Amino acid sequence: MTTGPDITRIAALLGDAGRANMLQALMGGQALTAGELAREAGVTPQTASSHLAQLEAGGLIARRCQGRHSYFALAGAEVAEALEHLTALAGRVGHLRTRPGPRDPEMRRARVCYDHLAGDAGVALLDALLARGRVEDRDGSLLLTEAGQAFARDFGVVLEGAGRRPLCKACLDWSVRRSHMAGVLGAGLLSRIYDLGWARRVEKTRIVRFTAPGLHAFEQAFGPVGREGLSRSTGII
Amino acid sequence: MTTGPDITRIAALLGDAGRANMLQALMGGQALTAGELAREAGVTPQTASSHLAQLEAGGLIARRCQGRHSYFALAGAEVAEALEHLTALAGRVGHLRTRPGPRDPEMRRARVCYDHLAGDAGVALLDALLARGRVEDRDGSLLLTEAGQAFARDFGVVLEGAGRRPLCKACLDWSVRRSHMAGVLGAGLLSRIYDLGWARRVEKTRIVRFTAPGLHAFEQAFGPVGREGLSRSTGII
DNA sequence: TCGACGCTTCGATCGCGGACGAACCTTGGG
DNA sequence: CCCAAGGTTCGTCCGCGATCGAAGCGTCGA
Repeated sequence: MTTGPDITRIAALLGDAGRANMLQALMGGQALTAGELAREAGVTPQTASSHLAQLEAGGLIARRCQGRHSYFALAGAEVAEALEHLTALAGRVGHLRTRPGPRDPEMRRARVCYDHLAGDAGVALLDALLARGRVEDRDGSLLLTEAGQAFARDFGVVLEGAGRRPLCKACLDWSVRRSHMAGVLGAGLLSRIYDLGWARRVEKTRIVRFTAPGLHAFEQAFGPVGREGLSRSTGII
Repeated sequence: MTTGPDITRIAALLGDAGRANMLQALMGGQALTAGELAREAGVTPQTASSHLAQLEAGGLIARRCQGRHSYFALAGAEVAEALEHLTALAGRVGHLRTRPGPRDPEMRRARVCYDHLAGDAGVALLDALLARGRVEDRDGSLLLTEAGQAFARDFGVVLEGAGRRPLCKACLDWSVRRSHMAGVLGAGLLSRIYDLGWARRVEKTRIVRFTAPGLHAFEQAFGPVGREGLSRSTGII
């Protein structure tokens, strides 16, 4: 009789081609939606949903619901490491990743996500707020600091009368695959960006188009758009 | 879209309880007969024969026929290492066996990992080698120093004729969740520990039981067993 | 030479789980 | 308010593989 942890559950999870393909796709580190993973595995959404539920129950992946999307990511670095190890044992190398995302570069750059800014600009926004201590990451949930409250007031964002809606909320960006700022603060900031004339919505689309001086002012206030953000070191996906 | 290595095949092999038990039994490093493995897995000889044929075809075990017996052993150290790694992941995500068993504490203290020492003692061994400069950590891979070569020679470990197998290798310990010493040096050290009478294998298990003077000598040579190791300050997990 | 033993092969059974169609729920956008 | 789309649940089908009985094959000991 052997002792120690039971590898059969995990191995059985990895032993199905569909699930293995999904995990390989997640090896890139990006969070992917259920639909994308279904396409990656070559199965229907129903089947993928079943597989993903099993992987989540098995502790190999983490789910994050975002609107009508379910984003999935590997549960941690140990999982990726073990996958690499198994891959090495299998004797071959090379993994394939999907590179999903909007085809429209403008959409990637800056768009509206319900009522707040998304895309490169939205991610840069949250990066800057985190880097300057206006928002803190408390175990995955965002917290508005006193400095952040002062900043919001100066910027012209009204935070009062929010009701039950959270002030700060991390929203997973579907093009950058990292978090941007949602919640009351996110909505208020975008509203002010409109008001200041930095940017405006493109009709019939979700695209947010910055004016040249507006983009300059935005980058002065928050940071460069479309680069490797500062929040890489934070726990925020 | 799956062009990568076939981890599915190997994982599926590990995903069956019978086969997994057989492999765990083989983690002791000794070759076992088909009948012994059948008893270990709790299946009939016919079923075991089928499983063993699959494991052999999958390259995880090697068969050696002697008379009317078929002896099986793990195909190599890398198989044992991958198994240990998977076990560590299983322990991390909480897939514990339903019955821990009374031998569990002894297994955690000192056991065999294929051909080298694992558990508290194995981790302490690597800690001591690192602390005394006999082994160095070069970006996660271990390097035997000249002082280490001298030490190995004095201790009676033969390092020559190793073939392609690495001299030093870090192997993730599933019970301590830190690395212990594998590779030619790890195997040679355990061999010498046996020869010196410091410890011996408990029959039919992976447990390594130290004698009282043997444990004292080991701790003199390498460091205390079962405490916070010395390598906390090093990069090795 | 014979029987016992160890292992393997063959054949049949059967249960688990992967697959998908259909329906349902929620969300986002107009 | 309505519609479209993403995701999940439910129910069903079906194929793979684990399992074991029975038989076959080689080896060992008397």
